[in-house]
Amino acid sequence: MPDDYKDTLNLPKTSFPMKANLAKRELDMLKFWEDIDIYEKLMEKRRGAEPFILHDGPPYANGNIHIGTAFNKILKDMIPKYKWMRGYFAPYVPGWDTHGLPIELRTLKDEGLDKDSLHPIELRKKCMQYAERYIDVQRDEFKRLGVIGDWKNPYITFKPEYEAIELEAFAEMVDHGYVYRGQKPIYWCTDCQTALAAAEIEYEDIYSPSIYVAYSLKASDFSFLKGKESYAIIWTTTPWTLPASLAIAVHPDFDYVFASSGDKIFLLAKGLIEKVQQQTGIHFDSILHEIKGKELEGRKAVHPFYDDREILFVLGEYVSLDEGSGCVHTAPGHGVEDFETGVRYGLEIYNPVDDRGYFTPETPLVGGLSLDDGSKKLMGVLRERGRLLGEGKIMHSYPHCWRCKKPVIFRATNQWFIAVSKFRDDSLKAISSVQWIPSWGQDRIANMVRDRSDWCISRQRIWGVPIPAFYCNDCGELILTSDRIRRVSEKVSKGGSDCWWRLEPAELLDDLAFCPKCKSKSLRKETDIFDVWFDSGTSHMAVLTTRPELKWPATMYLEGSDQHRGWFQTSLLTSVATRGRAPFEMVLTHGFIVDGEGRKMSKSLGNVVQPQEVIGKYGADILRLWVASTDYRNDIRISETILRNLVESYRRIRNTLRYILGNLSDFDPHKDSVPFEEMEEMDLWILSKLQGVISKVTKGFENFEFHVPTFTIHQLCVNELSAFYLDVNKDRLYVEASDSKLRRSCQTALWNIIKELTLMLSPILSFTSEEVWQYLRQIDNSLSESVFLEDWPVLDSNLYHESLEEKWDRILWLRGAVSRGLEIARNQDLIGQSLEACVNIKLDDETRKLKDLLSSYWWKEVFIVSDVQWVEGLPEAPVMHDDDETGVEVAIARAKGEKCPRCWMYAPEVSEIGLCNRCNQVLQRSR
RNA sequence: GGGCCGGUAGCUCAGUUGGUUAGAGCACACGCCUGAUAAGCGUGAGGUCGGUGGUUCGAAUCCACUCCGGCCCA
Repeated sequence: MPDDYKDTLNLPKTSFPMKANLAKRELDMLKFWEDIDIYEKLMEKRRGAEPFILHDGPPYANGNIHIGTAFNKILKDMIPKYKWMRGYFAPYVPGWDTHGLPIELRTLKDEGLDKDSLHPIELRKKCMQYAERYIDVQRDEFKRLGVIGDWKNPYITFKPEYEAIELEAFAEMVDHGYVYRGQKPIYWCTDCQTALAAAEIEYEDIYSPSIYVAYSLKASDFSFLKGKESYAIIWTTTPWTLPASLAIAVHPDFDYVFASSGDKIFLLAKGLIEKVQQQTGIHFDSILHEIKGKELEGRKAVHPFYDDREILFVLGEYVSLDEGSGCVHTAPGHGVEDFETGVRYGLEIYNPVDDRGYFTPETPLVGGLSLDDGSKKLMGVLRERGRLLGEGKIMHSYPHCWRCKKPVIFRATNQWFIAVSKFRDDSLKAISSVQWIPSWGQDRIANMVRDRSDWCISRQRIWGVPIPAFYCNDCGELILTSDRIRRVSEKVSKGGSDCWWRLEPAELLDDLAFCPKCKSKSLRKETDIFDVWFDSGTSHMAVLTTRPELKWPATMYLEGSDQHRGWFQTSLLTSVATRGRAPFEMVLTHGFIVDGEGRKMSKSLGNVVQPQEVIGKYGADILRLWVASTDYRNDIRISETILRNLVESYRRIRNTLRYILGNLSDFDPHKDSVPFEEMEEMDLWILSKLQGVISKVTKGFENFEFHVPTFTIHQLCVNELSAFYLDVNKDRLYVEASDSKLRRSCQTALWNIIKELTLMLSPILSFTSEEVWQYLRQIDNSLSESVFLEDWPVLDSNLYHESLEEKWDRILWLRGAVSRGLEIARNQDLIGQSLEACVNIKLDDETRKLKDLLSSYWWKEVFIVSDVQWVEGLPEAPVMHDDDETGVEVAIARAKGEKCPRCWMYAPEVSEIGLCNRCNQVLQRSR
């Protein structure tokens, strides 16, 4: 029975499973890392080494993690893992952002309460519990991704020590004179009754009224209008702002006309005559006078329903001819541009709207009414007075509250600000000294910082860090001094910021509890809290400067590109304001996760991919492979197709490793290794190839281009290993005597390959690498306990042979021609497996140079055939192949002789039991 | 509307200072093997490089415009 010889072969043997079953097996690996306390071991191993500090941007502790969070965390995780192995001290302290509106609102909703019916301390307690719950949820989810970090001791923004440093940072800004309280129109959500940051605004298309209103002109200002009814036409989509209307803005360079319509005269931009006629139905019969916008400056009109209010003509570059009449009604208390214009012309920053979205009682005509009811009423009045010239609806993009999704209003209120304008230049300078990856990040954030206004840091809520200011009850003085802030900070550092709500000013300030102006001891506390962006924006101080293992500034920040306006910027601003430089040396940004078609994920599109589902179905290593397979500078796509492709790539890598493991089952690297100088040339060739891979992969990691390592290793597995080296060497590995030098040479190469590939894969395929590593440790027990505790492979220049690679390139070039010939033979049913073939190669100019590159034994091995003949003229053979690609001519015939039942090669001579000479010898020796 | 970015085979990526018929791998098709077997090998088919117009002897690569998509802002 020929099958008997199977037992005499060295077939691969391993218990390493082909089927990954990652969803389950990964849990064992997690337990292993937990048991050996891998993070602590890494810290010990690299203590004192050069630090590489990746400072974690805190995710918001609300809800489960989504695919974007997972992507970000995995991307981050690959960096310290790589850096540890490279010999750096690379601690990773994860953090959470916990204060703020979303959690406060969610808590109130869950309790079915509103903020005024619950004691602040009670509400804050519930908010903290809520945040703690989600910190636990997210921590488990992050750990499940295979992320290694200080999970036992993360930083959390509600921790007393964090809040205290945040207040210290604030005190420093006060010392610099960067903090002020001012009136400013800000986004205001009447539903949530709070100021909103720009980051808390979402734009949505809605229908708004579109009305044209006539403001009567003062004839005294326009002599030629004497005795005629004359009006400026303004256009607005927010009728409720009319009670606060104080001015009309016109563009200085536009042409304006006084156009008559019957016995009335109207002022409007020349370029909008047609549009206004269409939309109001007014027909202008003639143009009486033309005037440049700038000539209107300083003239006056009269408010359409407050007859005693004069309306000033002002100039504004922002006036456009896209919509309306070219005359823009201006309410400085209700818009950014209006506000700026108002300040420039010394107008009152007038705001008659209260927190709830009602006109204040003293507002004439609409006092006490809601904005909606007020609008209706004043529209009625305008109509009665004949001042409503046109009325319609317009669909446009309008700001909405990110939380309650309702339209917001612009409203001037008292707020706290950081005067970014005072250190804008320093900030821009700081930006230019940071390395931005990709480099366009620098332009992006610089543009934003250049154009941004002062930072509104106050919020009218409960769940957050209090703004530690006081007011004097006697003289009304606003008290904000750094010594008092520091006094509060001390109290906060002990029991957290609850003390602000628990203690009286006298208890908070001790001997400083007096008004610096009038010495009164009757003070009251500010009720505003900090914007959450101020919390996270000071993390570089609260975390990097307080933890002994970390350092300030951070080596790197790594977040999505939206953080150019968010965390990157708030961190930069607080850092420049207090320390005059950026808190990071390097900033890496990635794009956003989109679906297979490049569209953003949304519930309504139904294209949301959940990381938990991917992990459950494929495993975290597949998710990690996804992260490492994309060029994250662009948008990152994910879809079922993409995941399935990744699973295939993963399988290929896993199987390659498994196969190598199987062939090392009898290999002891300490005893069986063949010295490099004695190794077979083919084995030196693959080791040379490996050096190239080490070089490329390392460069990829150095440049944070993680798709390079994945791609490079996959290519090696497929092209060099699976399709060639491993396939070709089956003969050597299986057939030769187990301790023969031919075989040991190959095993020596394989041992090096698998070790280094596993190491290089570990920052990416962490679970699988650790799994393989534990098998490698069974082969060599001197290896480190965990793959992450090993050093990164270094390129061995003694093993890199350019000339050898060039030589083998030529061998492989010829192999291609032979393969195509064999394929024809196969299709003609001449052969099945290639060992059934004898290959004749015609000697021509090219092939003549190749013939002596290898011995006839190695040519047979390389082609995996039983016979290779180099001939001047090709013999008649069943398959004559003139290869297009190479120009090489080959003839394929069936191999002569008998098939050796052991090695399956055809040999002209076989022993009496049918074995070829080689197998005969191998077997005899082993007896 | 403004700032920044991207668009190369079904998918993920390469394409050096513009220079021969635009490359890989995966997926796909066909075949082989059954001593990597829910594996492995071979061969093959797939792209007017988002579109249009320009600069140039020559453009995926440079310029302009345009379409689509993303982030941030209004």
